[in-house]
Amino acid sequence: MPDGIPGPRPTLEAVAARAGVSRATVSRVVNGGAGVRGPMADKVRRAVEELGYVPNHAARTLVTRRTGAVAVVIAEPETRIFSDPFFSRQIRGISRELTARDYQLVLLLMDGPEDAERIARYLSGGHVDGVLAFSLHTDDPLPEITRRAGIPAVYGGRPHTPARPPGQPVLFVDADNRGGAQTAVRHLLALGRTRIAHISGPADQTSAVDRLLGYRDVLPAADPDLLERGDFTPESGARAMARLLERGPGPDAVFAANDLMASGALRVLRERGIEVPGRIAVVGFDDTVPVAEATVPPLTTVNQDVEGQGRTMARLLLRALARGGADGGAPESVVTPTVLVRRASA
Amino acid sequence: MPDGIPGPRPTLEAVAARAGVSRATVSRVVNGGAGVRGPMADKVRRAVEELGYVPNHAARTLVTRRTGAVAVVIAEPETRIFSDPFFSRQIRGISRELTARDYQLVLLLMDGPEDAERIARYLSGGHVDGVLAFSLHTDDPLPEITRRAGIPAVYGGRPHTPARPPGQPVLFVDADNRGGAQTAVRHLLALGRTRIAHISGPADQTSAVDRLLGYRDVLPAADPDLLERGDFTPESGARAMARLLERGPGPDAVFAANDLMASGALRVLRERGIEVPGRIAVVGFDDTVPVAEATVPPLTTVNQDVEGQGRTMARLLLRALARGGADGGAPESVVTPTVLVRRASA
DNA sequence: GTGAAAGCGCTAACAA
DNA sequence: TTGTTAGCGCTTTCAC
Repeated sequence: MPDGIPGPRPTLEAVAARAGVSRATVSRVVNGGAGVRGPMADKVRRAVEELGYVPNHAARTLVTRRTGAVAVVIAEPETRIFSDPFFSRQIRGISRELTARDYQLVLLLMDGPEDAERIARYLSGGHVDGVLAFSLHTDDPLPEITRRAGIPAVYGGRPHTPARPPGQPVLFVDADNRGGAQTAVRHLLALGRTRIAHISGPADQTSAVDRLLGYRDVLPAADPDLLERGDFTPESGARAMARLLERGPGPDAVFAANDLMASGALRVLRERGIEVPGRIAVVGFDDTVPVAEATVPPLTTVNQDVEGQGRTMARLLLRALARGGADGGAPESVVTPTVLVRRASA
Repeated sequence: MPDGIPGPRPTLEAVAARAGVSRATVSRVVNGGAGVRGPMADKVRRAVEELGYVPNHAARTLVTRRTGAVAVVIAEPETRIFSDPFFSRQIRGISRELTARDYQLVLLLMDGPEDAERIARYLSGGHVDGVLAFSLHTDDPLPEITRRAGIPAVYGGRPHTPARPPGQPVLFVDADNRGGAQTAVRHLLALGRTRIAHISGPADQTSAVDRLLGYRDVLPAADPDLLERGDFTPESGARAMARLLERGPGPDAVFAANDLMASGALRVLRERGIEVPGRIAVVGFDDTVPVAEATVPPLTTVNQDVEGQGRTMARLLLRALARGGADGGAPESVVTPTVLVRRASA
């Protein structure tokens, strides 16, 4: 590797000349070497090595019509992505899996609904082979976009499905939100709590809905006064907690639909000198470690394997992409298990 | 837009046929329309619209040798990226800027030094026009990689420069870590504190080094017993705080090099019943909102405009890329201001 | 101002 | 098994 100016990169042609074979043979070797005799393949590989040959991706894509890239679309109206390590971890999982299969990750942040058109244009542009997407809201245009563009997609979190498209089902990977919520509430019950409140998340996110359902599964007859709605931010959690305290016989336990809201609730409890978990026990959801460990007392919460979910999403998508060869059955959506992490707040 | 099967996408050829002009003319119109008469350009634009034509990126890249993509490389040995909203926000800034200029963001997570080779191969492969990178450690191979690949790069955070390459200087965007640290310590001084400790970060990160320098600028004669080193994790902050307390006359204030370590320190202080800020005042760095607001008491800390830094990085890189046209002067590194955010811990 | 033609680097029939 | 050949869809001289 002469360290000087990068210079024009060698082409297949150059490698072929150096190895004394045809371009086609070099191409075969570079792409796995199927059907090329050993010694000849070795000659080619040596030439590749000596010249420092790297295939031109654009040229390859032009003829194969596959880009070797996957788009990760994150749609979020401001708040969450700012403060939530959630995405970082999920993306790490995705990245690991894509890298292992030599796919590239193109990150697309969708700033608002008006941004959807740009995303649609990009996805329709054939720049990527597939799409991984997060945080769908009820009216999210993305499923429709990918369907029209005929590009395979896997969603992080169960999408709303007002009308299931007739073709193939929507693929997703989701935590067992409902089961996790049940676990959380049962834990509180086992602690002897009798007035267990719930601070739920935005009604347009299925994760929030499912957690609420889990709460109701265990406590179908809960006092409606014990239910408050937040928006997944600490502030909303604090406000919800304040409202809960102002009403008649307050709760002796709170299950918040995420850790951020739980942290807000804990702050209010502290400010009012209410002992946790003595008088009121608190459980969160997500196990956002830096938050759950920073609260006072440290937060008992429901853990989900976020990185694993990311990996699973990528795996599902790649399998769907590979199904030109139609090997194996159609990929199916996955629901990943949750587990209660006991700290000190409940 | 006939909603049916996506079908083969229209090409320049198809648009040309429809508009009754040559491919060359369509190409000109699509690329800005310079040198094409109005009416003819309109005809072309109509045909583009009607056919839903989107240029094939691979074909374009093949001939122009520009990809319209920028790689964002994040190298982190595990811990930080998991728990730090820092990256999310910086990436958001980058994404905003790139999107505005129609560049794509390719995310590359570098898992370890052994991963460097893969990254090097990718960057040398001409898949991207430029590189944005973070979190360089002393022995980071990336600057060398980009230099050899002859690909423009901008770093987030001042890189170590053991030997400045002779060619163009290394471009970076960094917060004023030293100045911010000075501000933090002076604030503590103004509060009447006399034994101000510092919990510093890893010696191989320039941000940690600079913050330590800022501390020393203001307190050149500080008791060496007041200095502890952590690794930017909450646990290390807790351990450092414990050690500080065990030694002779403890501190009456602590400046931690980041919020995570500050939160660890606060936890220890709480456990030992030491009043904050009454007996010991605490200041962090970064203004990682979910952490700084979740601690008890809420953390006074030094804020840096992370998203702005991201935007600036992208802007710098794009300017460097545009300098084929050599318009304007060479881009220069940028140091962004910091500001103290007072909460309750100091 | 517009069109014709060459070619970017690669893969995939098809022949040999 | 290997080589020859024909494009993939686009930009860009170069004539007109």
